Amino acid sequence: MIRQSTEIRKEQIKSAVLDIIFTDGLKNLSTRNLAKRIGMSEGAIFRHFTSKQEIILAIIKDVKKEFIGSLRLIANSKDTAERRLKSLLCATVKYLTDNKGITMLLFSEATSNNDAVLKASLQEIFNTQKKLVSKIILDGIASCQWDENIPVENIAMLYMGIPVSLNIELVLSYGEFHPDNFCSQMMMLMLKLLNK
Amino acid sequence: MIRQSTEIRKEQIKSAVLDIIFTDGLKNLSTRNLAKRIGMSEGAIFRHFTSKQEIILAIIKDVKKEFIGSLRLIANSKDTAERRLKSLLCATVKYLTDNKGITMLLFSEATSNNDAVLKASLQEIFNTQKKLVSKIILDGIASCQWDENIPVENIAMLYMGIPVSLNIELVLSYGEFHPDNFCSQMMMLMLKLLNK
DNA sequence: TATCTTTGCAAGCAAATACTTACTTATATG
DNA sequence: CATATAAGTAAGTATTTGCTTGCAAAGATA
Repeated sequence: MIRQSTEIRKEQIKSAVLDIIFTDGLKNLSTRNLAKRIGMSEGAIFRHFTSKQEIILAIIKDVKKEFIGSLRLIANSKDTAERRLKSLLCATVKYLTDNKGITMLLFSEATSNNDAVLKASLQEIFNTQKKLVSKIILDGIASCQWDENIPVENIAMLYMGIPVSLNIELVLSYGEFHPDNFCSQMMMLMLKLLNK
Repeated sequence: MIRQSTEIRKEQIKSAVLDIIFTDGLKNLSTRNLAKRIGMSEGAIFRHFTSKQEIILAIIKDVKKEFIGSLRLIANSKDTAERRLKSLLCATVKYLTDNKGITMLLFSEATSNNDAVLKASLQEIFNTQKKLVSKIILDGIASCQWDENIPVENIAMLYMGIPVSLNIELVLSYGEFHPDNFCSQMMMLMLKLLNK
């Protein structure tokens, strides 16, 4: 195989990991299989990552930076609470459908391994989303748009169920599920909960 | 080890599987580990189940019979729609918190393996719940208690997010999360969505 | 009691796993 | 050009995996 820089190879390896997880499941994610999919030798993988676990952690780091980072921008923007909440929801739905392998990796890894570092990372990803939603809801209440008596924490938790159950649907239905205006429809439900 | 009937041993084996998954994660669920936890030889396991996969499938069959069966009873009872929905929700929450290993098994197995039989089983468990919820909502609309314009399918999907995100919370928080009146609180949100 | 089925075990099997080693070759830099 | 470094490979390593084998003995049935 032709020579490439570590940067390029690292991206290729991470991308192949997600591809394998989505098409063949986590059980088939062996370093041998991974090498085969990229078209390189198994040993070459270990030139760029010291262990298989390190690849997984690198992917989770990416998720934190790209996905959670973009959600944070949306939540902290100057827009109205309603528009921010819809942006947040739609961005999440889009990310999950575009990167199906990632959420499968996150959930599987959380339960299959019992690694503390990994679990802490996942908890951070989960909790940050919940906090951003809570913040937007509180903003909406403060600007007198939404009902001040609503249980913010509970709605944030219910909100978290949206991306999660969407993902299960995606995993189980082999891509037959097409969430076209899924985001808008869920947003309507959220508004019914939030409005006075 | 003392001799026992297959019936008893089968139950012991299934129970040990769930125990290992919850305490050590799916990755440590090897037949060797399983035998050690029960205190029997590895070979003895294969007297009662022909393969490791068969054990998993037996557990899923139990879930279908016990859990889904009880939900079906609730959904089809003579009670009001509101009371049935609350019973359904609370029964689900209770089952998930009482049998933490089971849901971890279901999610992990759905994503780690790519077995068609398994996925079909999981899809059935997921879809049956959704259908029961839809049925109750339609009953509530028919008896003029709930808004006839609500999108039933979407609410059923949002409902499904409740047990799922509860479970993630349970997995990630090492049992620190205590869903005391979680069921009642979520039910209040559902009612706000359903009422006129 | 005699026999047959069922349940148990220790040892061993081939295959797969994550990772290493010893060595080659491409590329950048003095 | 010479040389150091980085990226590649084939062929190993030890360990773990799911499962089998050959044989012993407990329990049921005659």
